[in-house]
Amino acid sequence: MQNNFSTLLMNWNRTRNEREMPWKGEKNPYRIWLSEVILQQTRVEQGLAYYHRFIDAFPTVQDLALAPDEKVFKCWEGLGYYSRCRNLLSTARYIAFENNGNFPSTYESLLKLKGVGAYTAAAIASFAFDQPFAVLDGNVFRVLSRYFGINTPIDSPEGKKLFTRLAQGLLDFSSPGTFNQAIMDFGAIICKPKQPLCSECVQAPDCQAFRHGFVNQLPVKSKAIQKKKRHFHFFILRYKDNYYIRQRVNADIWKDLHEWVLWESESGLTADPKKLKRALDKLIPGWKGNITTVSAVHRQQLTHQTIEGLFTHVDLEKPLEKSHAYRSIPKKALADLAFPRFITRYLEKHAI
DNA sequence: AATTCGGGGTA
DNA sequence: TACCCAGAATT
Repeated sequence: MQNNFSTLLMNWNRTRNEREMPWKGEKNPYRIWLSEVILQQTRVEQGLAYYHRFIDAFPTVQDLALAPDEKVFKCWEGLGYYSRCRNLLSTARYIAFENNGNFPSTYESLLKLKGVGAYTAAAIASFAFDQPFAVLDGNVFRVLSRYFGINTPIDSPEGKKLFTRLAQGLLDFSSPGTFNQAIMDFGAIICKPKQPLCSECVQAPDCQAFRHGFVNQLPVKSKAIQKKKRHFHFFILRYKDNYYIRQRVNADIWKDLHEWVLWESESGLTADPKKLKRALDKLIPGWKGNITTVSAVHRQQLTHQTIEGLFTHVDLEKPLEKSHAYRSIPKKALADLAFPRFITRYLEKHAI
């Protein structure tokens, strides 16, 4: 640690960093892994409740490995990026049943785990096992791009290599875990994306972006995200106290979660009962019943998609015949299944 | 190398 | 709205 940046960073961390989180200082690799997966692309405040929920329900990796899929997905419900949950389960079972319950303890072996990439492997390796691997997350990209005045796009392979090398070069090898924690805290508290606290920043004198007045132009991203609009018509089919649902299985949003009978239209939304009936005829030939309610239009803004949808309530006169993907389940069993936020938000405010 | 995977907070 | 968040996997 013969460089000025790291010396100042570690000193700032020791004297001025009061950020506290339940996994800070944690040495149990299972807990660290769990927290890191939950926090992938997720703000600390958002992930916090989920972390406690998981630790409560699954205190050890064995508990998680033995849990039924649905119970784990229910725990993850609402957090987003559901492949993380699938990979979490897969990795827990690998560790418990195929690796004698031993958590992998080297960067290389951690990197092989499903759902563990360069960031998470470095985080676990440094926090749990004191190994010298620098983390590279959104905070680190931002701090280093500003400090060194680098405009290489961070969402390019070149940028990733460059910043990985930089971070690794700055790492305090005598306490890599503390250094990694410190640089992320520093990015979250001081070197924020918007309105960074440059006036109280200990790195400001040597920060290229601050000295030359382009803090707000960094870091650079090359790709602009583009959003597509989707139109979902959900049919809430009820027969007595039973509802028809299915699990989403395609490579698409909300994979592994459940949903009502869905008609996705290319053209837009319609609340016209005749059109809704015709659409339902195509999805579920032979259904007999009545539309009782058509909801208002609901919207959800995702990173890459804008979802618009409405909910059509249908009372069936008889159970559906087989030959479709949906299954019938009692109302009270719905509570144990994981649904997308788009649906749970509707259920919170509307009786079915 | 480019896309896609959620959901929510913030300016 | 647009951007961002303790990224990773797939195409």
